[in-house]
Amino acid sequence: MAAGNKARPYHHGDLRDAILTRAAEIIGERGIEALSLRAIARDLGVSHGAPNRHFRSKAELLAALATEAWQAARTATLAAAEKHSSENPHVRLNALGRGFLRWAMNNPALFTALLHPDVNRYADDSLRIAQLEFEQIIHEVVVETQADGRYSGTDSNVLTLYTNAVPYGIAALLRTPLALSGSGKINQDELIAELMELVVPIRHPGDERQ
Amino acid sequence: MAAGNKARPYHHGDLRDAILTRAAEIIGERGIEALSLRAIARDLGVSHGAPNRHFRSKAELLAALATEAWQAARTATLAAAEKHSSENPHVRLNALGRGFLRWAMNNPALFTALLHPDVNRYADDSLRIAQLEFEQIIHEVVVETQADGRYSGTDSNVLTLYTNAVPYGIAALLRTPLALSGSGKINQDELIAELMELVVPIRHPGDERQ
DNA sequence: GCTTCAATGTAGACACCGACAACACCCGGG
DNA sequence: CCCGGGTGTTGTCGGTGTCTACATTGAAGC
Repeated sequence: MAAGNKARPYHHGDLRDAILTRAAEIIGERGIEALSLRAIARDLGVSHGAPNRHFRSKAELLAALATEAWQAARTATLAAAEKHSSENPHVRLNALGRGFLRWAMNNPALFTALLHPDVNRYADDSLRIAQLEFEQIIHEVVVETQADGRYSGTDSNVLTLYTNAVPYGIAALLRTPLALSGSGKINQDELIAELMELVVPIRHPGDERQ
Repeated sequence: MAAGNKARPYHHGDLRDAILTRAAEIIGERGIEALSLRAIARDLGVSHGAPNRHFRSKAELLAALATEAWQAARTATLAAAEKHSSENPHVRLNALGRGFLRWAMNNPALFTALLHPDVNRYADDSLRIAQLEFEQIIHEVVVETQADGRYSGTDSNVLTLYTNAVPYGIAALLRTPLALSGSGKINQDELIAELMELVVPIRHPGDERQ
């Protein structure tokens, strides 16, 4: 190829990341079923075989995407609780939940990857680690909350599962067009706050359950 | 074809249902990505074009499967609350949640169809109706619970979303191998009961939140 | 009972896809 | 300098979804 042609250098330079990014875009635009390695390669201006150098199979791409999603979710969730780092564990637990839910609603494509029913079939070590690391940040604060006197009668693992399940389930349910059809006008942040208030009440401390 | 040969009559007789059944089996065995109309046709001993008479596209098959899943979930959930029909709405709401969660855990293939991230993209009227009818049974009991004095400060739609999200999210999370790794030994029914106790407490009425 | 017709199943074709193998290019460590 | 491994390309294979034209059937209406 002529030396001066910068249009398509032989090596892309950052193909793996570009594939992941484009994959997320396609999922957001046309759904996970519309995802195809060949279409991604076309969109990126590389040959149809190029993605195989970075992902041995489509399943591996989905797993990598889910890994990235869990990591992004963890970062966003942690960041949301940061500004409450000096407050009660309840407040922090509540903030974690709101942070995750906000992330899931604002990043539907990555959340989709996370939700894919087959993703656990394909799971490799890095995905499992990413999932585990996410669970851990919730679990830690749950334990602190219990040490502070709340929910003392419940197994901390059960409580972690519950605390995780609420934002996760809500974000998944909100993908259906008719969920919450009656209150569609509520502001997103307010809705999230109301929901998390049901899980970890912080507005009216007198309502706490022991 | 010879008159006595019952092996393969020209008309299957119940192909639509057979396809749905086989599809659910394949999802359970090898995942939703492994689902293919042609493979189903092969398994059922019909030609590769036969399924097109009943489902215009693969998406339509997935939507039909999800519709069936929501209907089955609704039936199972209602049945679980039936034996408490004369008790407090709290008790019934709790039973509904436990019923759904038990169904989801015992019918992973159908629950997978329900969870598929693209299913809402393909949704037709019957799917939307099935979803709506499911939501309604929860919403009704939520309203009764509020009339009984609990959660009176929260919008009933928000509360319905929350009540739905917990079993839904838990069932989805439990698909990952490591969720709740610490308490794997707990009996399934007891785990379900503990979790729903966190959502709608019925064991220790004194703990109720107002 | 015969005809006719819509529903259902079949067979072939086409474009697309995932995966693999053989080859081409390029950069950096020796 | 060179050369080896990483990256991208091209060609190929079987499998898949969907469309179309054709075959078979059962049943409704005369």
